[in-house]
Amino acid sequence: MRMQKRKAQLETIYNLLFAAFGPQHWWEADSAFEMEVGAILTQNTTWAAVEKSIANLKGNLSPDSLLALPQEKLEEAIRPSGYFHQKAKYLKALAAFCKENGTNKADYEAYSTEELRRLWLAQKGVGKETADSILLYAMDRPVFIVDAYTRRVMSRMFGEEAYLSMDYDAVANVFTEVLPKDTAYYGEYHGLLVRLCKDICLKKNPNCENCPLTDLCKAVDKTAKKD
DNA sequence: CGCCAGGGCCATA
DNA sequence: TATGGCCATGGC
Repeated sequence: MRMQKRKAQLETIYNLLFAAFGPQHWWEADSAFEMEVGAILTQNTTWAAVEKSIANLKGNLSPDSLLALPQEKLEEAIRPSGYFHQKAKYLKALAAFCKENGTNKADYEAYSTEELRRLWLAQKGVGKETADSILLYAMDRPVFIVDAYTRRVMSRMFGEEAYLSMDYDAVANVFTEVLPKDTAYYGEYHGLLVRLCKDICLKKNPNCENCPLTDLCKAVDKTAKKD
């Protein structure tokens, strides 16, 4: 069956990446709120820049502290991660939202994953990737994060440029339809895909020649031919 | 100097 | 629903 084949392919990719890179300890933060703040700050920005902003915010990483912080001070703190006017507003909104509804996963146990995703998506500055990052890493929900790296690797692995422009949820479904809904597995998978791109597949061109991913792609192809 | 990074909002058609 | 302009700093 086609689903079985895809499942085998995706598991092969995971296994090879894990064997090559090991656990990625992706997104370790001191608190859920810090993680949520980071999810906003990292939009279209490098993580190194986000770390500077987070460091500047240390001591104010709670909803109350952030709300009490003057807008100018907040903007100055997050300046390194770009779009600081927008993101400062988003962070204020985030702080207000968390003050009202809670910060930790325990505060949201009454919601189904679908309900919780809609709730976060309704917040200003929270799109699908940001929402899923929060759901997966802060709320412990089994959603699959689709970012530029995910699309790039999928395009490279399966030779379909469609992954670069495909609807977000459609890409996520490629994974979640066949893989067990396992939060830790999804989190590790995402971390491995990013690691792969950062370490090796730095070129945006999904058809790059002499790509070190060639061996990995062959292994996936071999798995595909088994049935 | 130009490109781009762990996106999302909003206006427009 | 699908593009396009816009946001902004920092690393290379």
